[in-house]
Order: sequence, then structure tokens, then C-alpha cells
Amino acid sequence: MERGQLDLAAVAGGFDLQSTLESGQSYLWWREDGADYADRGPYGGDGWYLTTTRATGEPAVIRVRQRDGALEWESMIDANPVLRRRLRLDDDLDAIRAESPADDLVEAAYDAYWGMRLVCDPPFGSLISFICSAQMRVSRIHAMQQSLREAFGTPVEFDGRTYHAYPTPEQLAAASEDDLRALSLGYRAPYVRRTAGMVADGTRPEEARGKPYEAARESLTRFVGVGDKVADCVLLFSLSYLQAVPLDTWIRKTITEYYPDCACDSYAETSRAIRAQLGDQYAGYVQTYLFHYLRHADEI
DNA sequence: CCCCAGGCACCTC
DNA sequence: GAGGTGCATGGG
Repeated sequence: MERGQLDLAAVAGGFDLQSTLESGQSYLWWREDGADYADRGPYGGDGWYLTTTRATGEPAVIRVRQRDGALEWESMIDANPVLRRRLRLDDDLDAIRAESPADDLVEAAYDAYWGMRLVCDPPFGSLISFICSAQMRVSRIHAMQQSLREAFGTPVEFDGRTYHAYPTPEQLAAASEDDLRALSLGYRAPYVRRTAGMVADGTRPEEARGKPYEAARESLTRFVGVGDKVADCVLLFSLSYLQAVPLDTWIRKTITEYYPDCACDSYAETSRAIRAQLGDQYAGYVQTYLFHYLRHADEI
């Protein structure tokens, strides 16, 4: 087993692991302390876990915790580059904030969760997670991905225990609709199965990369169960389109209340207006702070 | 019993 | 393109 750490003093704007992982961006990490994912309790266990794919194609487990100004990890691989990429540690938060509007709401959200970063999840896991997210609460989306891993993912031994990698497109495409419904996916079961089949057959979400933002969003809606909102989530949380603003029920309510001039009829028009309002380059970063802040407004 | 959750597919017009 | 409807499941 390898061990290592990343010095967070060298990370521009700082870092907050818990806010980053519990803000509804990624459903591909888990913690082993038995705490409910959504309860935002303190770390009771030995940290957060994720899996990644090695050069050999085999999965590897990484365990991470934030302590004393560093990210400490254990793994069977060198986890530094993986963590740096997936937690976007090279983003300069100070520079991003400087490009954001300085209204009271945005300032309060930044102050409340300063150090929270966007994630950069693997495209397939991000795509399936957000297909599952339709009309579903954050804690249950996470539970669904946990179920998918344990039911269909490749087992991998780490530190004396067996974990499961997130399923590959082939593994999920081979599941029956009834298998998926048995995991409480509900009407999302056929969406997940059909989209996994499309990816296994060679239609990849990564093909959106390099396209202009709106064309990239359009290209992701080819997948079954993916509309504008889910497409925006994948662009923002996996494909590094930091201007993408997923228009979910929370953000729509926020727009009506705080930015009423941005409330248009169509998704596309509202999207353009709110991106202009929040800053064309990093609107998605601002949106993620607002989403997390307003969802926990009663705790501040 | 109700309403709601990080919506979407499918059907009309 | 805009406007309805049905859809699974669990929590408050």
C-alpha cells in the first residue's frame, strides 16, 4: 500500500473536501463511517473513498482525508495526479471569485463554503449519476450509485476489504431493466440501461469535448434520459465547461427570487441570461456555491 | 392523504 | 418550438 499527501498550502484559494464532496456534484465517492451521506456530520471514519482505473484497466481504490493542511491518502497507486485532477486543485479560486458578481447572495455563498471546488468526474459515471438524479433527492442519488457499484462493479481488494469499482458501460448494459428496477431506480431504469448500451456501442459522452458550449449540451441530449439540465450537469461536473449552469428546481427558484430579469420562458434563454448574470466564464462555479448554500440555508 | 425531489420521454398542436 | 401528462420511489 502506498501513502502520500498533497500540501494544500500550495493550492490557490484553499480547499474544503467535505463541501466539495457533499454539495451534490459527485455521487461517485463514499465514506465508510456509516454516516448518512446527506447529514453533513463530521468524519467519523477513516475518510472518503473513490475508485479509479489503472493503466492496466484494473480498478484501484483511493482513500482520502483532509487533515492539518494536507490531503492524506492511501492507495495501491500514486494518487496525487488523480486527486489533483478530480478535485480540480489547479483551479485558482481567488481568480474565479474575482470574475464573479459581488452581490450579497454570491458573497455570502462564497464566504460560507470557501474552499469548495468543482469536481471532475469520469464522464460515464457522471452521465449515469445525473440520469438517476431526475426528480430525486441528493441522498438517494448517492444511494443508487452505491447500489449500482455493489451490484455490477468489478470487485477490488484494498486494505483487507472488498470494494467495487463503478460499473463499466458494458457491465451496466448487460443488466436487465428488472435488475435495475430492483435497485429502486424506478422509471430511470430503462434510461440507464439504454444509455449504457449506447456508450458500450461507441457513442461516448466525451465527444462533446471541444464543441462550443451550447453544441456540447445539445450533443449530450442524444443519450436517453438526458435533457438540457442533466447535460449541463455532465458538462460542468465532468467535462470542464465551467460556464454551464444546470437549471434545476433550486436554481430556478433562486432566479425567480434574486435574479427575476433572468427568468425567461425557454431553458436556452434562461441559461444565457443567468450565465451573463453570474459571469460568462465561471457561471457554473458560482451556481454550485449558490446551490449548496441555499440548500443548507437553515444551517447557516 | 398531500407535496416534493439537482426532469425527461412522449404526445399533441 | 411550446404546452400538457405519465412516470417510481421514499421522506416530510
